[in-house]
This record gives sequence, C-alpha cells and structure tokens, in this order.
Amino acid sequence: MTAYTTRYNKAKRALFERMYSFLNERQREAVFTVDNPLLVLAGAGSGKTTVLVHRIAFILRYGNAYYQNINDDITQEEVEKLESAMDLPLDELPAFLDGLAVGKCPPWAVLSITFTNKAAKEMKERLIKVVGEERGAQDIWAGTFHSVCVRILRRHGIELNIPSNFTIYDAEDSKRLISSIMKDLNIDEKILPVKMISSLISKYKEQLVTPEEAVTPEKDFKMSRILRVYKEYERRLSEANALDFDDIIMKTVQLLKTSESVRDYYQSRFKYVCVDEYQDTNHAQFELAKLLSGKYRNLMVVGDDDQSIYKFRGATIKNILEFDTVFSDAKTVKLEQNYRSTENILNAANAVIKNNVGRKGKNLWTKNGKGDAIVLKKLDDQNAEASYIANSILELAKNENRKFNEFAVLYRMNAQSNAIEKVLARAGVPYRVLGGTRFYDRKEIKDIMAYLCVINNTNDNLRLQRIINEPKRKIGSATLEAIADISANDGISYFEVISNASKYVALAKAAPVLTAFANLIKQFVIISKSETLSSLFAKVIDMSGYRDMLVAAGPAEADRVENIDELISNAVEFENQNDDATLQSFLEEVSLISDIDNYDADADSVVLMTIHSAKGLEFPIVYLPGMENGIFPGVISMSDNEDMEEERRLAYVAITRAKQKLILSHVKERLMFGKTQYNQISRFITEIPSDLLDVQEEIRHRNYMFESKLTAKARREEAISKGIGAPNVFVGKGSAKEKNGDVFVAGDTVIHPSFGRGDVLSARSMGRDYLYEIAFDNFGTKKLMGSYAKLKKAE
DNA sequence: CACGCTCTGCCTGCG
DNA sequence: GCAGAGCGTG
Repeated sequence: MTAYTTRYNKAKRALFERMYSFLNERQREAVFTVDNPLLVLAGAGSGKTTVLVHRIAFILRYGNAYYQNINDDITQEEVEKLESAMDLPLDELPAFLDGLAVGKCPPWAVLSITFTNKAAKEMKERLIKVVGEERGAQDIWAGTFHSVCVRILRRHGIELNIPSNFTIYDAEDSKRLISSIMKDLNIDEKILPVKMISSLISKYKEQLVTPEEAVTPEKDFKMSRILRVYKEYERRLSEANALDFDDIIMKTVQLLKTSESVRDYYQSRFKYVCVDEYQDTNHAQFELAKLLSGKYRNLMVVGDDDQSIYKFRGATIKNILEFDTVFSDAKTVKLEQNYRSTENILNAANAVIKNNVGRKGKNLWTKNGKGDAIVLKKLDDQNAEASYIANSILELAKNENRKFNEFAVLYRMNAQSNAIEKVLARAGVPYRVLGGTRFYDRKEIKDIMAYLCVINNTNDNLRLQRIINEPKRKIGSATLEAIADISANDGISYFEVISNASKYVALAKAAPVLTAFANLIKQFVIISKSETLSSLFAKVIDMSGYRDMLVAAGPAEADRVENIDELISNAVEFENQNDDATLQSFLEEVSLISDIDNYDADADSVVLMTIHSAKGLEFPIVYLPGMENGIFPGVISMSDNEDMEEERRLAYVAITRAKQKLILSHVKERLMFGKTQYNQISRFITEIPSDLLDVQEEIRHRNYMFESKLTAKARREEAISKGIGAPNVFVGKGSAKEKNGDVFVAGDTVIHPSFGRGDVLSARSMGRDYLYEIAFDNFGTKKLMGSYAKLKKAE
C-alpha cells in the first residue's frame, strides 16, 4: 500500500459526495451504505423515497464503491487523475465514476417491498426515471408484500401442497366462512362474535402460529372453542383451495423455512432487499424479510416509528425498535430534515408526538420558514363545520388562486365524510372520496366475482354457496345443508355434489334446479376457455339472470346495474393492458388492489379520506375536522395507554400531511350514528403550543346548513368557469364516463313527470349516471337516478 | 322457500 | 342513519 492509497480513497469519496450533492449528508450516508443491515429512520417528508430510489440506482451502477477501500498500490498518476475529476462538469461525473464500481449488482437481484400497490407503482416509476430502462429498471422486483408472496407461492407453493391456481379470500369471505363453521359447530355468535374470532385467527397467523401450535390453558373453554374454529377454518380453506390474506405471508414463510431448495433459490437470488414503511410490518413480515435476505444479509428497512398506525391490524413497532438488536451489525441513519411542511406545522407535530413514551426520538426541522399560523376553528355542529370547510375552500380557491386538488379533508373515520360530502356538493366544490366501500366490496360486484371465482376454481365452496341462490333459484337453506352433509361424508366439493344431484336421495326434490345450476357453471367454464374476458363477464351477468333480477327491482337498484356494467368495462380495460388477460390473472389483480391505488393527484378536485389512507401523501392545504375527544382520539382508545399513543401517532401523521396550511376544527355538538354527542376539544390540540394557533370561534346557536354569499346560479357559473362542469367526480375507478341525457347540478330547478317541480340539492356521478337528491315542492326530498327520472329543466 | 319486518352495532383497514 | 342478520308469516 502506497502513501497515495489513502488520498485515493478520500478523493473517491469526495467525488461520490459531489455527484450526490443534491442530497443532504444523512441521505447520502443512507445511499452509500450498501452492505449489511441498515435501518433508516425517516421522518415525515424527509425524502425517504428519494433515498430508496437513489440507493438502488447506486447499488446497480457502483455497488459498494463508496465504502470499499482500495488497498492496492496506487500511483501518483492515478491519484491525481481522480483528484482532478473534481473539476469535471457534474453531468460527466456519473460516467467517470463507472470506472470505480465495485461488485455492482444486476437489477433482478434487488427486491424492494412496499405496502401498497400505489407505493410499489410509484417506486417503479421513479426507478425507471433514475436507473433507466437501459439499465434494466424493469427487472427490479418492486412489489407489495402480498404480490411478492403470491408470486412465490404460485411458483413454488406446490411444495407445501398449495396448487398454483389457489384463490384468495378477503376479510369478508373469511368472516362468512367462520360464521358458517360456527353454525356447524353449534357455537353461539352472541357469546363468541365472528369479528372477534376472525381477528384472533388473524393474530395467530401474523405470529405464524398454527392451530396445532396454539397453546391453551386446559380449562379455557372459550379458547378451546376458538381453536376448534381455527382448525376447521384451515381445513375448509385448503379444501376450497383458498388462502386468506394472512396465509399469503404465513405460507410463504413456512415454505421458505421448510424447503431448503426454495430458500436457497431466493436467498441466492436476492443480493439486496429493501423494505419500505417498516413500522407497519408484523411479525410474519419481519420473518419473511429476514429469510429472503438471509444469505447476503443486505437488508435495508426504512420507516418512522412515529408513523406506526397499524398496530390494530398486527403491525409491531418492535420490529423497528429492536432492529439494531436483532441485527447487531446494523447501521442506523436518521433523516430529520423535512422538505415538506412549514416550521409552524412541524413544531405542532413535534409538540404532539413528544408526549409519546415508546419511541426512538427524532426531531424534525426545516428550512422552509415559519409559514401561516395553524387555524383552530370552533363551530356549532357537523353541518356548520362542513359549511366552513366548503366556504374556506371556495375562498382560498378564489383569493389565492388555488386549484381544488391542493386541498384535502382528512378525518378519523369514514362516517364523518357524509356531512362534508353533502355540503361540498351543495357548494359546487368538486370532490372525490377515497376509501369507504370499495368498488370490489359492493355486494353486486362480489356476487359476480363469486361466479367468476367458481368458474376459475369449482372447489370454491364458499363462493358457490354465495351465488347458488343469487338470483333466486329456489335453492334454500335445507337443500344447502344437505349438500354440505354429502360433501363432508363423501369428501367431494359442493360443485361435484350438485353436478350429480339426482344420484342422492336427500336431494331428490331439488335435483332439477341443482343440475340446471351445475350446467350453467359448466357452460361458463367452457366459455371462459374459448372467449375473451369481457365477453365471459357479459355472459355471466346475463345468463345467470343477475341483470334481470336487478332490472326487475326497478330504479332502486339502478346503480347496481351501472356497477356490474362498470365491471365489464374493467375487463375490457384489463384486456387492453395485459397480453395474457386470463380469468386467473384478473381475479388475482382484483384481490390485491385497494381504493387508494386509484388516487389520482392530478384530477382537479378536493380529496376526502381517512388519515390512515393519507399516510404517504401530502397536500398544500389540509383540513382536520372532528378534533374532539371521542372522535380523535377515538372513544375506544381513551382508556388504554398504548392505544392512545397510536392515536397520537395518527395525529402526527395527520398534521405532517400539510405543506402550507393546516386547519383544525371541532364542534359543540355532533350528530353521529343517529345520536348527538357533546365532545370536548381534542387533547391533541391542547398539546400544541398556543402561539402556533390562530383560534377562531363561530357559534350561532341555530341549525345551519351551507350558506354562501353566492346564489345557486352564480355558484354553478363559478364551477363551470373553473372547468368542472358537473359537480362531482365519483369514488373509485376514475375513468371518464359518457353521460346520457341532461345533466343537472345542485341549485337547478327541475320538473319530474309525476312529482312535479323540485330543487336539485345534490348531484353525484354514479357510473354512467347521476344520482340526484331533489327537494320536490309537494313530495318531499327524494333520491333519483337521472336516467330513470326523466327530469326536465324548469325555468 | 321467499318476503318483509324488526333488531343490532358501528373506528381506523394493507393486500 | 344505514346495512346486514335474524325471525316470523304467507
């Protein structure tokens, strides 16, 4: 080693630091730390995704070039060449540094795991930008925990006796299954609620505990019954060739633990593993990450213990708090500079979160300047609160020339959205609601999906049971019980039983209808093999009689008809986007998507969602209604200290979503679940130093709905001038829709053929139609679908 | 077996 | 305030 070697290594680092001068020092450290376990504690808005993306790009291009010292003999000439490179133009540096790469890694050897599809998609897009397609950005495995595991299980699950065409049961399916098991085992749902059992089973699976491994105190009667349900639940899942969401992780862990060849395959493949939102991982996910990175041990986890808000579904903050104990050679990097919010907003967030005991401790700071004071508004009731938000949005849109997509209204629970939605509609503010009932959770969609699941996998007894009498086919509970008995005795699926219904004495009476149903499904199976997805969907909807059933129900079910049609358009879309649009791949994609994945930040409308859904997002202006004890923090968490800390972390997440303005509000009385509550101001507000707050009160002691200084006509014109046209954009799948007939907005006066004159209170886009709430002069307020109502404009 | 009535319970929710 | 489950009746 010559004297030049030290100088050489130093110059090399200086060059990399220069190349990454757009990052701060902490961020650079995380990017350059490539080998061994790494924990990045990334505060809200600290550029965590930037670090993840650039670190992967760095690994692919330069390997461990920054920290790997050169020990060979270095000549004076070589040192000087390196040192003079400091004068190179910045855009020539990356190519120059290629010569210094050490142990760079192929893209397919990098695995990046996130929680949501949205995060995975964003990650992929940014990788393509930074890494570039020519460097194989496409080949990086970037997916959610579930998509990664499903991929592994489809390919290797057979080693655990999981056939590759398994179906996935969502939370509702799994509750139905539990409920039917409890009936069979004669367990009273009033003593042991389904909800409780399902969450216990989920907890076991998150802890990787099988029913056999679960230990119960001898005399614990309840526990022993729960375990009996768990055992039977497992049996029926495997009989139906189905996995629930927890299984997807648990079985993958089991597979990696038991099969040496599968474990070797993945461990040798993944040289680098990154896990985002690590604070949200549960025990099973921790084991999975540990297993997948088990050979090279280059596991990087990124998270923020202060943003851990999913304890209730099994996330354990322990994973992050104990990371450096489990991996004793782990390095920890803290990102505390915030690039998102103003100082006032950050100070408020810091002041709230510092009341938590169980945390690593971090203090966010920013160079963004103080910014506006945080507004704290007190109002009469939830309607006044909603009106205030609507007025405030219109005012800021006008005075500060804000676009509607700069605003977000974040609430603790979905039930709060109703009052706000109504008023926004009246005020002509375009908005979208995320969350609540997902498109694929709607009954009619789940029914049609159940048909498709049975067509794909006739062993799926649960889905078969769901649709066998939907629409009505005169197959009642007595027949179903007989089918279940035969199925259990002969060890064959429900479908096999009904296919041979005439063979069984117990089914003699129902045999004709059962055979007809079995033939219908068999026909669908044939169609599924010869025709396109969309044509299969259309035939299922029509030939099953499902559409006729809805149409016969009249206008009340009009929106359901729209939804099943929307499902067909989704199939068409899916065909356009995928070369191999099989039924199996469609079902899989659908079972792994969520609403937030459809959030489109570019659409110009105010967005309403829960604080949970908003994690990872940011908005210039954020409203937080319902800052009241009993709402936020929620009533259930008020008695438990750990739950209270989770609520406080949720408050921290909520506050740190805001970039420029934060508006908190609370009300004197609130109508909720049909009851009036009188809540005190949220304890989290009292934790914010008062000098950060601009306290305003607007108490009128009277019932109060949206009042605008603008007339309905002026509001509408304003809305149209802003390019909104029709007032609201519907939830969920956001494809542009053709509307038939005249379209009305809140404030219009219309004539209905039988109800006469009325005023449109709200208009809501539903599929290709509109749902109007109309106050008729003589018939009261009614909700009508535009295409059925035959409305005419009055004037 | 289907329909309509009453009763209940309801936070947050990844995939 | 609303949806889904349970129950009684035709």
